[in-house]
Amino acid sequence: MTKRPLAVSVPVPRKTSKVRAVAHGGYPKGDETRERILNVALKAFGEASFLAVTTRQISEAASVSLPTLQYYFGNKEGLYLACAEAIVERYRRHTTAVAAEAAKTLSEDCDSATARVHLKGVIGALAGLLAGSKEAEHWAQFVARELRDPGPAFEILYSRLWRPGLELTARLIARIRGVDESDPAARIQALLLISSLLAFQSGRSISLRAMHWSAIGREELAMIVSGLDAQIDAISRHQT
Amino acid sequence: MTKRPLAVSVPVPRKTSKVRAVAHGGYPKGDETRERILNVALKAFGEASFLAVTTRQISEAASVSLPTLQYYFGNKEGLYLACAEAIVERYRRHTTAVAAEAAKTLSEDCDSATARVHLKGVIGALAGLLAGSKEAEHWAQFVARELRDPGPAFEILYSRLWRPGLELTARLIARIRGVDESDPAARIQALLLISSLLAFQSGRSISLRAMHWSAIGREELAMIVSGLDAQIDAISRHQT
DNA sequence: GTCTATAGTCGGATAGAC
DNA sequence: GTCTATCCGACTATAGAC
Repeated sequence: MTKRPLAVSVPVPRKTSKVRAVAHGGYPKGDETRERILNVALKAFGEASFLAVTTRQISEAASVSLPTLQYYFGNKEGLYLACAEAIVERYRRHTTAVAAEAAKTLSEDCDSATARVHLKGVIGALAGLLAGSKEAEHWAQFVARELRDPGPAFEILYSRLWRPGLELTARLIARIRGVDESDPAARIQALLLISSLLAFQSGRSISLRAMHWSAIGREELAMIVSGLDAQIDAISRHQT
Repeated sequence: MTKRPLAVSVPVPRKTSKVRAVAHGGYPKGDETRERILNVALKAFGEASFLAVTTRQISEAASVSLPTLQYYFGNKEGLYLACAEAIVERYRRHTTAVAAEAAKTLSEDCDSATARVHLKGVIGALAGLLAGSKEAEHWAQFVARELRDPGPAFEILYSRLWRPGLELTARLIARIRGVDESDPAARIQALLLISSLLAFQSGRSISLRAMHWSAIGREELAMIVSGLDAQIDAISRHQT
């Protein structure tokens, strides 16, 4: 904690003082404030774009003044980047288990059927995660928006979230189809598959409207996953 | 032409004068200017969001002054809406043929295989259109952005572009699977399919990067369509 | 129809006290 | 660490001349 030096080179917060004010529990006092601002920002930037969200909104919602925000994050962009980092971190925390298992299976040479099971597992886990919490929805929106209209956080999200995820998916698909990992068709399938999944995440509101759903509950999720599974099953049968 | 009364109720241009200045060819003089502004705006709003694009940029790129822009479109939002209308219109012009044919086939009761052929036709045509011209790319970006983060033009694009397209797709899929048109699973499949297609349109830049492509040419398009066809083939086999 | 000039607003960032 | 007060730039929109 309290490692405020962002991975940016521009306008970093001032105080580099090692000594921090300490509150009751023995943890640095400011960390609670910082955390609060960050969470508010994650929600705000999830719901609207970098431009649409104002620092005033965030500071108000976090019950701090504007300069406080600057104190912790340097400027608006710094805050935005911090959000991206946080999202990467939290995603990882939720997916490492399944991803690691899938990757391990890949390193041993498993057969097509096993790979398919793992792919379904990964996609299912992702769908569940994204459909699960309100926060995860914000993350998904943030990521989708940033990847579509590249902004300050593009590189972080692309290289540490999107590319690894796509890579893993592509490798699994290649294994399923029994082709080399570099096979372009496998990568295309991976893109199409992940893109499908995102229909109900980043494009949630429009999908809900189209389905006449009010929310994505257990039943709805099951139907979506079923559709995705069908796509995965199709992969093994499709030969260029 | 020259029907400037936008489908909006708010800040419509002033001059309601029936008499228009007439230039050499016998057409109203202002229409050329209006068209020029509109095309510049379509490009600009395709590349960046409503907020990110400034009226200054547009007026400058169109070689007119700011008030001219207001003269024709009332305000920034009016211009944005005019863009949305134009996009709907141009899309329609490019897709009516295939869509009408598919719809006609649907009204007669065709069999599953015929419906599948038509679905492939529709998706293929759409993919071709979107991959084809630079302009179509701008349209796709505009639409995708507006549907994801609903703004002033949401209703226009949703009701006149997205919903009809989804509806047609869902009906074709229902026919392929031999289920009722209201079947939710068919609608989900439709959403997943269209979402996949959009991976290479609204998400073009990121897809290109992932595929190590520099552009989507004939060869690349063929691979994408092949992948989409595989998904369509999967639909008929998938039974809930 | 198109322009120049300007009004009015808002948002990000800073100065400096406590 | 957190605040109040303020600056300054950028943007949309209007007034009014030609």
